[in-house]
Amino acid sequence: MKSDRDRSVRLLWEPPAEATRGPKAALSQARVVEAAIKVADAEGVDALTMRRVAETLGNTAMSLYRHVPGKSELLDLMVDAVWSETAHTPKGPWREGLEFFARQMWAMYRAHPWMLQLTTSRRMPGPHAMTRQDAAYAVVSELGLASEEIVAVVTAVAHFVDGVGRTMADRVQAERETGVSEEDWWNGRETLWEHFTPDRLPMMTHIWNTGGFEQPLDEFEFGLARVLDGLAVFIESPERPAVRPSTCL
Amino acid sequence: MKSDRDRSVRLLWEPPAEATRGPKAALSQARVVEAAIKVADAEGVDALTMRRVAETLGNTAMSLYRHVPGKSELLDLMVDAVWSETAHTPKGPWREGLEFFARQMWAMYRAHPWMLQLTTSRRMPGPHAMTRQDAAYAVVSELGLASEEIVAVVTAVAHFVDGVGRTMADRVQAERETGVSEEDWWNGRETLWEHFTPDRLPMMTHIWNTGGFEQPLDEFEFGLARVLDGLAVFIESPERPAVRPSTCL
DNA sequence: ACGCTAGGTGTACGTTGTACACGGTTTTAG
DNA sequence: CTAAAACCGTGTACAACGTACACCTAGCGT
Repeated sequence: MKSDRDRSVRLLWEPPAEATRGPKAALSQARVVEAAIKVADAEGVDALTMRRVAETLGNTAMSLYRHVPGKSELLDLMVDAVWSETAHTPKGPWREGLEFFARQMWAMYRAHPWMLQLTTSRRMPGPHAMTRQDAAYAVVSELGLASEEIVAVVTAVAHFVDGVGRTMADRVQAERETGVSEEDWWNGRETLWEHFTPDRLPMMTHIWNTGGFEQPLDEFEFGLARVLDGLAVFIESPERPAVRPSTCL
Repeated sequence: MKSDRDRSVRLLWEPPAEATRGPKAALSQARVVEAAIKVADAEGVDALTMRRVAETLGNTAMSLYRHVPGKSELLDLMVDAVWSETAHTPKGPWREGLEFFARQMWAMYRAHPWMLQLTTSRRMPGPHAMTRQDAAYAVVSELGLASEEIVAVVTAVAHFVDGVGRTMADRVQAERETGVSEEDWWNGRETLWEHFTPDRLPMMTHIWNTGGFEQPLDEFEFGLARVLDGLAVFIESPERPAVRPSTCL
């Protein structure tokens, strides 16, 4: 599971040279990545083992290593391959542009919930992910914001979508693993509900009794509207409130 | 790794009975949980193996199973133990109350970054987590919001903090695993920067050149202020905008 | 025709959670 | 006071994981 990161950079940013000698390859890097994505979509990231990917291709685990240096690099390639599926964020008024950026990200997380578990801080960014990020900055580039403010605005939206996405991804994964829907599962936790008494948890029982948990508002839609409203307050205010630079990295 | 969830409920919500017979126990559930939290704090959740926890206690892996049914339940107990460390959210004006809620959550994530990897959708909630949640709802309970709106407001804040927290936790984990600071690591990726040319990534190179990446704004402070501003727009508007109920849960 | 190169296989190792059988220790029942 | 019952901790063992290594085979360049 160690990884030579410079090798990952080459893998992602430079087109792979193709062999001239040797037997015709049944596999290829693209086919391995494609198969891995299919496995992750269908069975989750926990089921994404080298043996399982090889099996879907009709080969053995070790055959993959001819096309991909290791699992870590395979994950890098999967992430960038998924980013390449999404179109770039169009220019336009900032609010529509950011909303498109958020919805696109959300759609991607819904299609590939495992992405949230793979996009960790030091995963090597590939060209498609970076192009998309660049387009997002461009959307808010003409508002007269300082450079750090441009970054902060886009980051704020991304963090919100990440947060909602993570919750959604956990639910999807749990439903697949257990075969029980979220609602059914919680309904079956009777031994838990016994402890939900009004004296211990007054608000929760009140919300429960008034149906607040039965028809929840759409978490993504509600939150996105609020975040964009908040950014509008910031962007459109004549003198922008100061935010101190990061002290905690 | 299977788990009988009713057993988890009992474990979390009912005080453990103590043995009357047998040799005096060197270990106890509380000691095991405490040791596990220490390991996770110091070495991350990946290093949290039964063998490692037992080692810090001077015992063997299997000894833990006398006090905890399995690893999954140990994680349940760790999560609720950490929630028990944080005070309850005080009542007060909604904005101050929610800000406190967010800051408290943020402080907890900074102290125990592994919590973000453990608080998945079906982890059994313990009494401390629920009490805290209840207090958060109470903060926005007197604004005349509908039940679903109360839930949505608190959830929106939580999602944002989750998103920032996840990024932060990934960074902390990577720094510990590699022993290299975030900044040093990215500075060392010269083979990556070679691909950052103005024709491919115009905005990113521009932001880079104008120093936008060097002194980033505090992601948590900036985003929290925007989210609360956005919620203020919602809460204080005379006729609140409609949000359609969730279709995707 | 020969050899180099690349594709794919089989075996093996260390690490994980934990099932199972065992031996030692303390309290309680007869 | 003795024997049984209950409990604590250990040692061994297994399946699944990523992947190092040695190996065989197919096809192009000379």
